[in-house]
Amino acid sequence: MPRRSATEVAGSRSQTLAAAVQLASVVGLEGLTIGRLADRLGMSKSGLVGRFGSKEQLQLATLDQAADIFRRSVYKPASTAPPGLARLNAICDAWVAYLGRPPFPGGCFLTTAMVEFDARPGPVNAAVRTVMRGWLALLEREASTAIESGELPAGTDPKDVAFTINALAVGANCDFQLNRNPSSLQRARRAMAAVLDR
Amino acid sequence: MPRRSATEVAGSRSQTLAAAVQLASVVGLEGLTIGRLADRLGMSKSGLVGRFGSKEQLQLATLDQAADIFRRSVYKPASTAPPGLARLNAICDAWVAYLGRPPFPGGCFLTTAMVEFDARPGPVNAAVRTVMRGWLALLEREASTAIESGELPAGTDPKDVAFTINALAVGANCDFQLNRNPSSLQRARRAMAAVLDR
DNA sequence: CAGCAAAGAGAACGATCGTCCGCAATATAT
DNA sequence: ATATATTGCGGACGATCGTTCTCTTTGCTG
Repeated sequence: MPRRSATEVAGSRSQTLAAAVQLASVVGLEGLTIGRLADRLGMSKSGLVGRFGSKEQLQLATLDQAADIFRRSVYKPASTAPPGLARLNAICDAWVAYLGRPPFPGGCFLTTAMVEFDARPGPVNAAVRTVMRGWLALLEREASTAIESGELPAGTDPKDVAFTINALAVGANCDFQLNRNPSSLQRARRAMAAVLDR
Repeated sequence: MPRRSATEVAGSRSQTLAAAVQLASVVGLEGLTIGRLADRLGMSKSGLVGRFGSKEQLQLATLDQAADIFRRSVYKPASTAPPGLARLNAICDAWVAYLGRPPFPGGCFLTTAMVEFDARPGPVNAAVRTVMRGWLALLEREASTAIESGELPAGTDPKDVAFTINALAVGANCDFQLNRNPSSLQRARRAMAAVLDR
């Protein structure tokens, strides 16, 4: 069998995770099966499991990869905007755009993973919680900046802002995935604007 | 003809579905397995599948049962309030209470099923869509009533109201299931109130 | 009372699950 | 150049998946 160079090996692992994210966004992290993923990659089950050790570690690596893609898609394009309200608005723009043209066929991966594992204790649950906590904390920090600078009214709870914007995004993802109607995204963006335009 | 009396048969089937809903709320409709459910009920796999015909029909029956429970928990206690804003507020109250003390261990079943099947075409997807469409239409109708009677400002889009309230509930369910922190519910209720107090 | 319809148990099926072992081939290090 | 470590394949394992078959039990019906 042809052996591959080091860069190709690295690329191979990244290709593996890319396929894993695609698959899991549709069938869930539990439906992400060693056999199915191996088939899709044209490799053997044992070769695939050798890369990650176990299904659970494959799930964790896939979740990490999806979280990276999410941050790249939603936070990175907004990070050039000045902190506070402008950046929050840029995040909302990028977020809604991401929901409308998701990098994965099954919609927002984090939403799927969060709902799938929110009631099942274990390492995957802990990882999902960490990712979500970090993202909400980021939103909360931007909201705090906006409040301190007077862009949002004093007395506003930054946690409320983070929670509401996140809920609107999750709801928009569900609605859009279910009905494929872009109006869900517009509604979400409008509701986000209402939260930020006080 | 039924082996047992009519009420006992109904009770047995209802007990089966009750266990199915409990189980599926945690592990999902796909994780709802014939073998696991049969074990939990102390009966054989063949006996269980004989009641429904196939796993898919078991999933559909379970979804229907969960939708009934949801309507009983959220809409029924609010249905005595006068139509319009008062009823919308009563629905929000009951909804948040339902999320905080869900009849199933895994949180809102409909949210789980919706996210699980939103990207997988098939009868279950269609059933989930029907349930959600009906529920959103109900919310929308109440919002329309509130607008017509002047309880909500003219020009308000009733679909926006329905979407936003639903998104807040879905977001609250995720957040609460993930962190078991009741503040998520209070935030959701406050954000709902903000939508309804314009 | 005799006969029938239905329910459920038990067992088996092919398929797939996650995991592990042994072996061959390759890359790296000495 | 030789030794070592890593990679991946083929194959097998026990378990469980959904489904289907036969057979027994049991209540209803005529």
